[in-house]
Amino acid sequence: MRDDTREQLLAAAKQQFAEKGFYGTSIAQVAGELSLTKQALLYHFKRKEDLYAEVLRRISDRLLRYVEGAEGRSDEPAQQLEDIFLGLYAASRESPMDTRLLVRELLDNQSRAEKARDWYLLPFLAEIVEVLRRVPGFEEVELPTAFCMVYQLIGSIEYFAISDATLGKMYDSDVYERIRDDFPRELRSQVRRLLASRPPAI
Amino acid sequence: MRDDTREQLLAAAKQQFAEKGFYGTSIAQVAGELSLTKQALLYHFKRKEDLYAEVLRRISDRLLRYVEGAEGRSDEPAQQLEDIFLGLYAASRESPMDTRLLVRELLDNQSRAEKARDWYLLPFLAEIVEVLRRVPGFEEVELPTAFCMVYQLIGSIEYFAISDATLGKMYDSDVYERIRDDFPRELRSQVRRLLASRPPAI
DNA sequence: GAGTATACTTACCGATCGGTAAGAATCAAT
DNA sequence: ATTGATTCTTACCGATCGGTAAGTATACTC
Repeated sequence: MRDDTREQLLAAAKQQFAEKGFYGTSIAQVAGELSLTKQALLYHFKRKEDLYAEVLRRISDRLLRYVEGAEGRSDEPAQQLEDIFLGLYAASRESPMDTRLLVRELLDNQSRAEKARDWYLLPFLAEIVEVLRRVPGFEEVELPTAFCMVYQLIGSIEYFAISDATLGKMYDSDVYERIRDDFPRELRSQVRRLLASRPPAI
Repeated sequence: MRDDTREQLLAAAKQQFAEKGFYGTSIAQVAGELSLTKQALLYHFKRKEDLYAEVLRRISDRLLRYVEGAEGRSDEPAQQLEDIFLGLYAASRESPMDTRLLVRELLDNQSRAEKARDWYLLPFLAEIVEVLRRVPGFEEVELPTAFCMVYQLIGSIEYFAISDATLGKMYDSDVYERIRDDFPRELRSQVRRLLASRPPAI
């Protein structure tokens, strides 16, 4: 059962890292979740950093594969974009811990290590920007501008995702349910307004 | 010079909390920045939590005062909204540490303390939502929907703000400068597209 | 059935954490 | 000159941190 324990450790670590961050997470606690000692964990992952890196790598892999999959679902770049963003929202709701972790990494990576790890979202982002620039009317949009358009949408999604718990506590549950229902609809509107802002020259 | 040391401690603490989070920050290190021992810090702030709370309180105060100020600069709600969001972006560029800290709090507050502190952004958010609902054509928009509209814009701004350091490392400085220049322009476009989506019934 | 990885455990390390207690330096008011 | 805050210091506490070293139980191989 070599991989079994490893997988469980990774799952527990993801939860902890997402909830309390790299510094706030102790490997002893992670191992404790499986009723193991921290040395058992250190057997599978030599250092805390290694564990963290592996957790992160898996998430970013999954994200990239996801976007590539969304691209295949339609031929129209405009439709692809809508799929990507809506799907991204769905994914963030499905596994909110992933989003929390990625945002934490965005905040931490500069201070925790100077090793300037290549950023998990870079290929992911570049891919989406390219899709946008295939939309009729957007072919000539310059790269920094296209980047901003995409990044604003990503920001909307990720920020809402990490706000979930807090918003849930702040508003009555019925109000918050309405908010959660409205969000994807408003997100779709935002995407469509953007795409409609440059009418394709036919 | 009672307040002097206190202020300096708060400034140093803000920096550290923003960079490394609550857990990653040690009070000894904060005090060390002023060449003091941690007990000097503990004299001014009985507990680490108190220091953190005070830092947070000041930032959220400043934010709320800022929005109220932006409202006064115009009579047109549509113009007020644009001022608020563009100003929010400017503020996040001016003191990026504040934004980082607030996002960290968004991620941490549920796990670090169950005491469900009243959320710093709530009055701030409510204020902006009300401004939106004063815009001609938006008076009848239901609250959850208006909330989503506002929150998407806030998310765009804050997420970009915390990405600053990472993006700066990922892209060549000239590319990134163009991105930074384009962002507020695209942000304004986003606001205007939103406001134009419900033409006022005249 | 002896040898050998595998997957753990106990024992221990130095460093650092937040926090308490008690004392010392500074300064103002009496 | 004495008292009494104010503002720090040194000394110390128990707990926990990530990590090393060495031993052990299990299970598979030859």
